[in-house]
Amino acid sequence: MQGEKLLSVGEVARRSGTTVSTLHFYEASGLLSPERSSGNQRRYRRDALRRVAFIRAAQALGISLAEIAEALRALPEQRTPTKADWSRLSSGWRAALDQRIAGLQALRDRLDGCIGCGCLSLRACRLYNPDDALGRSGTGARRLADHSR
Amino acid sequence: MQGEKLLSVGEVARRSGTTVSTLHFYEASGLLSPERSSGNQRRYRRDALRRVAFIRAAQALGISLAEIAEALRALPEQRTPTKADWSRLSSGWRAALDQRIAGLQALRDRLDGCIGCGCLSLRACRLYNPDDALGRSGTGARRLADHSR
DNA sequence: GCTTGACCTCAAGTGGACTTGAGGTTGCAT
DNA sequence: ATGCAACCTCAAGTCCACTTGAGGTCAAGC
Repeated sequence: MQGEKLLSVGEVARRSGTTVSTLHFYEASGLLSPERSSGNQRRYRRDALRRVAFIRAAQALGISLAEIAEALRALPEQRTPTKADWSRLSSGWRAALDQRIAGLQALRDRLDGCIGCGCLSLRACRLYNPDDALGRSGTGARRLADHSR
Repeated sequence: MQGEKLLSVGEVARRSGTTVSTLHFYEASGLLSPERSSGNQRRYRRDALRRVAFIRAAQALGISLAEIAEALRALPEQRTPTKADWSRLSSGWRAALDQRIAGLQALRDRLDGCIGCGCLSLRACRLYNPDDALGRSGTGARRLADHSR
């Protein structure tokens, strides 16, 4: 066995929709650790593609690379992860995702309550005065809605 | 009229849950432009609090400060915005928010499809191979779920 | 064997959103 | 009048997620 064809960094970049420099960066950040060829070139196993996709997906959930790296450290680095490994991980993130969606929905509700209420000129506004901590959460989420490249 | 008591930067910071330096920064970014006292200190009208809340809310939607600034430029700077002004603005963002929620829900569905499927070891995974561009969107959304702080 | 494109490392740069610090001024209470 | 907290400006620093660049190596086709 072991007849798995390994992928070059360029191939992984192309197929995962990232760039070579991003893959270098991920490696430096401890998210990937490809083998090396005799000539010191990176050689990725196929499941690196999944790992990258997972990283991207997690980022889209608002999870930082540091957290992703931490989570991935729980996975066997050189072994194809088991179903259980994966489930544990992704169900944790599923919960985070649920929470995030709920937060946005609450925000939307508040926004709805404000649209047309002349809110900005009123004194008691739910957006203005949300009681709960809407504010600050890291550096803020950025343009998640932007699905262009 | 005009008997509106103006707020100092410290007051605005305290009441809006930001910091003085953030307010300075917002001002430098064209998001706020308070008047000045005779002694050159910032004096905010009450609705600056709403503006700040709006900025925070918009950030939570994943809108960058630059975009927020642009949107706010459509509002009269020195006048309390009208109901119509506000509605126009917030309903645009409402749409963005809907889109974002939908995106996250789709992601969640994909994630659900993957949990327990042993995905990471399979070849055809919807997360791994989402077809649509899940990837890259700005610098990525960060820890939106984190409502602590 | 030579060219060419893909690869390597390491250092520095970028952009967004702030924060920190130095050095000086204002305003309110006593 | 004076003390002191809160204010001012401007420059630089920080963190994250990358990107860019310089200078050099590797591998596959001709």
